[in-house]
Amino acid sequence: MPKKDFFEKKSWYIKFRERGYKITMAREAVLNVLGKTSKHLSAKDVYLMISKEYPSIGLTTVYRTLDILSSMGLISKFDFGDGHVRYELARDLIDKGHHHHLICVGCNKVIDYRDFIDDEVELIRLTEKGLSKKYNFKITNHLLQFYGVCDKCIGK
Amino acid sequence: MPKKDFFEKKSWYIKFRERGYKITMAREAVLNVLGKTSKHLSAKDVYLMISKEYPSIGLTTVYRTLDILSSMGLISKFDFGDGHVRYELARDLIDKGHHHHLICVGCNKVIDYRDFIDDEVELIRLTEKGLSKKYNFKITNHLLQFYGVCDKCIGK
DNA sequence: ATATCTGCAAAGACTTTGCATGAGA
DNA sequence: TCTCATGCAAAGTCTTTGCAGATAT
Repeated sequence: MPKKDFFEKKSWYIKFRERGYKITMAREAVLNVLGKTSKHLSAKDVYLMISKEYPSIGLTTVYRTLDILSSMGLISKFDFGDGHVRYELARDLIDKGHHHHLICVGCNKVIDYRDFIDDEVELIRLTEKGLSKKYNFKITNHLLQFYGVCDKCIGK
Repeated sequence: MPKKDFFEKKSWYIKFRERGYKITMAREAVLNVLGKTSKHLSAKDVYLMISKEYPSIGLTTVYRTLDILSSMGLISKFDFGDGHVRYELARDLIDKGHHHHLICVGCNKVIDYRDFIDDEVELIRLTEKGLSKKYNFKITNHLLQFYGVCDKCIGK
């Protein structure tokens, strides 16, 4: 399902109701913020963005909402090891963003590389399919990271 | 360089001295602990294991030591998104453990899968080589994770 | 009506920092 | 000696929990 339709048809209303969750302004706001960007946002990022139009929201609610959305598979959870859990709207494989990073353990610099990923994408699609079947998972996203020391940090 | 030799020849003494770091009992203990296991250990894990033989060590020192070792590329840093940064002795690609996980965002269960990785290993080796050259990184490790919702969590 | 949701404050967990003492080179 | 390392305590972050009032259905 394309991302656009997801919001236009409010299909998440149904998924919420199926589970007995209520439709609230806070929850809609969190989904809207994540729907408007392609970046990986931390809970605080989301909170700050929502605060502009909805100043009364609490950080607690953002955390709780992200938790719910994540366990429903509507959003994906990432961790780059910088101490912030990050979130992103889940996408179907067809238009999914790929998360392929090169990370320096010296300075925590993250390079979001786009080279070499053509073969990776194909392989990941196959692996995803296999894992999904074997372990009975509904896979929503993936993350491939290489860790190392960058040129600036090699000379300490 | 095989893992065994790394310790037998104390080659890290040299690397430490090159950078002006001192050789201390705490640092040796951290490397020994990581060298004895193939698990991903958190700072606290390392601290507890060292405490048995060296009760006076402080958690602070463990954190600082892990930081140094990581920025030198002697150990690798991982994050599974459970709130603990984990560490492991860095290994050369040839005998390196692969870190391929399937993670449930509902209950944080981590499945360390071994299926499907033959092709992945080959591809990763190539990508690592390419990235290393293009971005001038000394790559020490990698992480491939699939995120989703497991069968138990799908029913909420 | 009533079960869920929210925001605040407080607690919890992991990690970092300041500083005086102690140890390696 | 003299610099770097250590341990303790305190502070800093991010995240979770308890609870009374507010909201959605």
